[in-house]
Amino acid sequence: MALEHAILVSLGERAASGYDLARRFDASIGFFWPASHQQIYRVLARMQESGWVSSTVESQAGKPDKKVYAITESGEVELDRWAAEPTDREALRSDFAVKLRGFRDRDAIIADAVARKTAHEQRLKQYEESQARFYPAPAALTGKELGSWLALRGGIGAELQGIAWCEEILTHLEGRGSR
Amino acid sequence: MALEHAILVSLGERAASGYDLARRFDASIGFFWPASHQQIYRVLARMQESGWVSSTVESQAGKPDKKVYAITESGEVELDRWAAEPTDREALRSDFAVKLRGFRDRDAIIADAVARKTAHEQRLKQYEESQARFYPAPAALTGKELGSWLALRGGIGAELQGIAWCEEILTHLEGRGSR
DNA sequence: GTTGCATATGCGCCCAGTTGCATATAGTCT
DNA sequence: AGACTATATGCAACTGGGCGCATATGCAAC
Repeated sequence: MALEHAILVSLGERAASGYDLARRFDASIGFFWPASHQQIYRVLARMQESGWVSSTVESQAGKPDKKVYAITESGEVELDRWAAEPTDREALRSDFAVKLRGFRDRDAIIADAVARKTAHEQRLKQYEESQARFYPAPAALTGKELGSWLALRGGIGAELQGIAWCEEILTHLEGRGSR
Repeated sequence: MALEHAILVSLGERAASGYDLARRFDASIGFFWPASHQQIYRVLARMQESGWVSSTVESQAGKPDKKVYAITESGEVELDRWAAEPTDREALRSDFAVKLRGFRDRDAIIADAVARKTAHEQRLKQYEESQARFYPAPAALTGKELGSWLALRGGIGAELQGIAWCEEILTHLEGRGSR
C-alpha cells in the first residue's frame, strides 16, 4: 500500500494536519496518488499506531483546533525501506478501452473521446502550470527537486499521450461507417 | 464495475468457459482490464444470477467437464446500456511517481526505471505482435475491428510513453549528483 | 438570524480486487 | 510409483479505496 508512503513523503517535506494533507493531495502529491480526506484521516491514525508519525494538537484563533502530524524516525526508516524496494508496474485498466474493444455505440465512443480529451487537456494545463511555477530551470535541478520534476514529467507525458489517443480515435471514427 | 462488461464483451465475441475467459484475459481483453480466474468465476456466477449469461455443462474426452457461458439477450441489453453511458477518466496512480517525488534512494530509482523500461518494452512487443497479426491493414478496418484496433493503439501509446519517461529519468539521473 | 463557506476531524458500510487455499481429471515424464 | 503439467472450478479471508453521513468552530454575506 502506497498511501502510507505518499503521506510519509509529504510529511517529510513539511509537518501537516490531515486537512492540510488532503489539500496537498488535491494539488500536488495527489496527482500521482489520489486520496480523499476520509482515507487520509483513517491511514494517519493507523500510521500513528505503527509509530511512523507523531501528532500534537494546536489551537488556532478563529479556527477549530488541528492535529499536526510529523514524521518520526521510525517513519523515516520505513520510508527508506520502501524507497529501496522495487515498485511493480501499474497495470493498464481502462473502462474506455474495454468499451472501444466492444464497440457497441459509435456515438457514445466519440462523445467519450471528446470529453476525455478535454479532461486530459485540463490536467495537462495544471501540470504545466506547476512545472512553470516550481521548476522554471529544470537543467539546474538536483536531488529531491529533480525527482519531483521527473514525476511531473511523467504526468505531462501521460496526458499528452491520452490526448493523442483521443485524437487518433476521433480521426478514425468521425465520418466513417457507423455500427 | 467494468469486469462484468469486459466479460460480456468477450462472451459476445464467442461463448466460453471461465477457464477460457481467464486465458483470454491473460492474452487480449485483459490488456485493458486484468482479472484473475477466481474473480472471473465469482463474477460469472453473479452474472448468471442477474440473467446476463447462461451456461451449459459440456463433457470432454480426456479433460474435466466445463461450464460454457453465453451472453443472453438481457446481457446484450445491459451491454448496450453500459456502452451508451459515459466512462469516467481513470486517475493516474503510480507508486513509482511517489517514489520519484520522495527521492530517497537514487540507485533504487535508477534500477526501477531500468526494470520498468524493460517491462514496458515487453508489453509493447506483445501489443505490436497482436497488431501485426490481427490488424495488418488498419486503414481498411470498420466497426468492431476498428474499435479493437484503436484500443490496442492506446496500449501501444501508453507503453511508448512509459518507455520515454524511463529514458528521460535515466538521462537526468545517470552521472548526476546523488542524494 | 440563517444560510453558506472554509476549516477541521472522523465513523461506518460497501465494493471489488488480491492472495491463499482446495479439489478433481487425465496425460506425460522420470 | 510419484511428480509435474494442463485443464477446470471454486471458497474464504483480507485489504484498500469509495461513498455517504455526522459534527464542530467561526466568519461573512444577505
